Amino acid sequence: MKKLMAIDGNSIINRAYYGIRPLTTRDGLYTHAVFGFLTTLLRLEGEEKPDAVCVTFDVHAPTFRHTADAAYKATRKPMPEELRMQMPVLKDVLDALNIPRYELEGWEADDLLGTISRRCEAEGWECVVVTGDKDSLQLITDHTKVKLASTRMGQTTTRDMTPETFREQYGFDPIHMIDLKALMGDASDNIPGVPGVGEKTAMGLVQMYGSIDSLYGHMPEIFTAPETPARPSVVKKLTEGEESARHSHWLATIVTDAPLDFRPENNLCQRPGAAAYPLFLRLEFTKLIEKFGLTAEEVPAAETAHTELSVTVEQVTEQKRAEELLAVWRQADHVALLALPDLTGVAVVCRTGGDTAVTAELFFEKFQGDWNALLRALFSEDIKKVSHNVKDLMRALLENALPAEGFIFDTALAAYLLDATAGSYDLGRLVVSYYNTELPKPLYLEPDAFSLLGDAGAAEAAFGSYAAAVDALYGTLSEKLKDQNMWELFETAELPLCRVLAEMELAGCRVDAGALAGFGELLSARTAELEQSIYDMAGETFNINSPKQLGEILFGKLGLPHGKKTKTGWSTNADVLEKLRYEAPIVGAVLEYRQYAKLKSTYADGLLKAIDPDGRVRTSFQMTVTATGRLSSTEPNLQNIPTRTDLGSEIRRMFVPAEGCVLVDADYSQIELRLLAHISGDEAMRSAFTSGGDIHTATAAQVFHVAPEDVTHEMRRSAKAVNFGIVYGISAFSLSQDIGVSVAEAKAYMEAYFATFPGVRKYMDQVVETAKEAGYVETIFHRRRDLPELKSSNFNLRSFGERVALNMPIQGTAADIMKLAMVAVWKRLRAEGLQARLVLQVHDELIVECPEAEAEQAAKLLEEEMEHVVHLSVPLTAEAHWGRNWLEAKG
DNA sequence: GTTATCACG
DNA sequence: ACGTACGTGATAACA
Repeated sequence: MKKLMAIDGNSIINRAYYGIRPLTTRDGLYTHAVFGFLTTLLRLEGEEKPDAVCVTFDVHAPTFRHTADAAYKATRKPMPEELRMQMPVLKDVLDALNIPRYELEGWEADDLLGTISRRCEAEGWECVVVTGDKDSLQLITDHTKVKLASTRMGQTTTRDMTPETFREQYGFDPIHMIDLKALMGDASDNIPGVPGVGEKTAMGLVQMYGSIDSLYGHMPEIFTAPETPARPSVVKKLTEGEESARHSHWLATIVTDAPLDFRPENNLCQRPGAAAYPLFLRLEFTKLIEKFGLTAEEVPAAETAHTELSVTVEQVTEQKRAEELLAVWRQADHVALLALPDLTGVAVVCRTGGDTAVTAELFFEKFQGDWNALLRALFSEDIKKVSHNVKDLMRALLENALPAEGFIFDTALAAYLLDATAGSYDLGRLVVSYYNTELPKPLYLEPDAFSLLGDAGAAEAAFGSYAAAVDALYGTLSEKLKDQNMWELFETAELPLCRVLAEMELAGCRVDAGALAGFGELLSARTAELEQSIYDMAGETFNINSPKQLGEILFGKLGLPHGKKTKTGWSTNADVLEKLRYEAPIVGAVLEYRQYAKLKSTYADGLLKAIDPDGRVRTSFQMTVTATGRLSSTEPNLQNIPTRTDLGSEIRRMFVPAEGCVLVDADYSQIELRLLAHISGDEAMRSAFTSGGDIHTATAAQVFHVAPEDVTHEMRRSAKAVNFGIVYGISAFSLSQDIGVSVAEAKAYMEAYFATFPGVRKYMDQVVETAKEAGYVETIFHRRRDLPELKSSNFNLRSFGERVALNMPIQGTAADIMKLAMVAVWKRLRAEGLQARLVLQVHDELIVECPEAEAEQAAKLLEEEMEHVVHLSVPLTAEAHWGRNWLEAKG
């Protein structure tokens, strides 16, 4: 039996719209609803494997089927603008994919689906109706099933409703959905039902009598039926409401014979049309291109090439020719360059007047000359180079004792500044999103070969084209950076930071492997003991690391009160367990076990695995990851080494300097709060900083109207929590959770806070308002974060956008300042001829390794540069200490 | 590959 | 009435 899948277009795109966070293309077209629809479509096709697919749409016209009800559907909210603009896009996409769509003026999607399903049945087809609308359940028959979509946690899931599953859930046949609605009514569809009869009563009646015909036929017996849901009052309502019930029945019945030109065999699945590929490119649905099996061959050439990215490639093998080229490159304004990660190949594009680009490819294996000398010349100051992921290239160069000078642009960094939330900046993606075209597909795949391109699967054949793309992007992106006021940030912070970070990564940080291994042993011994005692208390063995199994033991077997939360079960996180600590001794043991297990697996074992043969650990600092402008650290992450507990801090004792050296650690004091004071301009908060002293105590004194010396621990703790909360975009609920008071009390704290610092509240209101107008927020150095969420009609998403709007300028400005400080420190360490070198950055903290004799000078230098890199209306303070390990150096 | 948890600022 | 703080990355379990 052949199968047709009919999708309720309006219903499914609606779910996609509300379920997915907003996405726009580079030119500002919202696309997330269409994207979500297509993802769902793919999944459904995979599940059902239908022979034919079609989609229906509502067309709301002035005249409706139910003209008698003037207000029909009037209660429904209008479609949000960001969704409305996606409807024509979806229709274009469906047309391009050769998926038929049906709409008929004045007919609801339900009616079309009803008509389609009955036609299918009439022609011996099976039909699958996909919708989120429960009304359609009345269509279920032996040959028609409904896949009912629901959105949970941002995921659209569907449940198959067949006659059997329906009966199981409702206790009557699908067709009686109509009768149910006839009795209970439906406000959103303006179906009156029987006044006074609600869901409960209606369900009972339908389960007992089926249709309303049968119900009214049995009216006399209703009093006497033993288990009747009809109390006397209900019988009265039913009698009086009979006319309304019959009218409602008519209203609730989905039409199955709409005048629709439809035959199932006209909807057979077909290959996507030629228009699909360019359309998907324009919508930036790169991932979906593959999943829908679209290929470039289907694109008429004229539609893609907006920018000439094809180049003439010259393979350079002779020393003499290389020298000629080097001379040309020195004269050029700039060259665009890519290098293989191991520096055994480079591609260099140079435009010498006009549009003619000459791309040279040079490979170590084929080069008849001094390869090292070539690289030294190429990477010296006098050839101005544009590349992609400059920091990684610099690290490779420095590793090989080569120069790493003359870099004037980084296309990855620029693309990141222009859209910090894009997620990925590999060249292929940038070319798609900026030029609506694709780079040549690699001819063979070699893992890691092109990691410098941010794209693991590229190939020699594509090398030249990738370099040409870098050249083209340089023009496009540098213009945009200037337009958006970010050129200075790029030139003074991001680009010079590449060199600083490359050196830091290369330097790494010495770790005492012996001591770390010893600490690991201690941790294993302790976890083993705890494991045994947990098994004893549980009365069985299980995997303590499995939240699922742990939950079963604690909340199932031992019957502890399950706190709350979850997605897949009961939460067993530290917050929940902490509250249960005194309910059963096993809880404390589990908490302790977790602490040890974490230290062991992530830090002791994890760090040991990452130690290089020379005893040092080398992280990678990521410059294009965070939405706020911070760095991140990976493999290993050295920005989350424990510090909050005594036991965890022990890990820091294992970070040690080279022989004869010390570690100097300098951190900004309260940089984010100082920035809040500066940015908001709140006088009271500014004076709290200018007068010195502890800021949380000062805040508490002001908020609670007491002298600073009368501030209690409790008052300071609350003030601190509010201070932090403000920076994150607080709510009274979360604050109450955090400091363990009632929501009302938390609210009172916040009110007192805002009364004390009226400028802060003003800032909070104003930044959100400005962001809504502009569609983005920015730091004082103009680093930008786009915020499409602010325009969302989804409450949660919009609220999230508002919190981000509050937080990003503060966190982001702190990040900008630290980046500028790092560049300044690096320059001054060089200028003063010190051996001291930067080794780590942890957001508001810098760590330098230097000979003991330089410690004092380095500490002073760090403090000075960090404090004076920028001048604000509040002082910035940094404090440096040094010691024989990281823990000691924290001071 | 996703989820839960927990480490950091 | 909503659901509940911003920004990260690593690990182990489980599908």
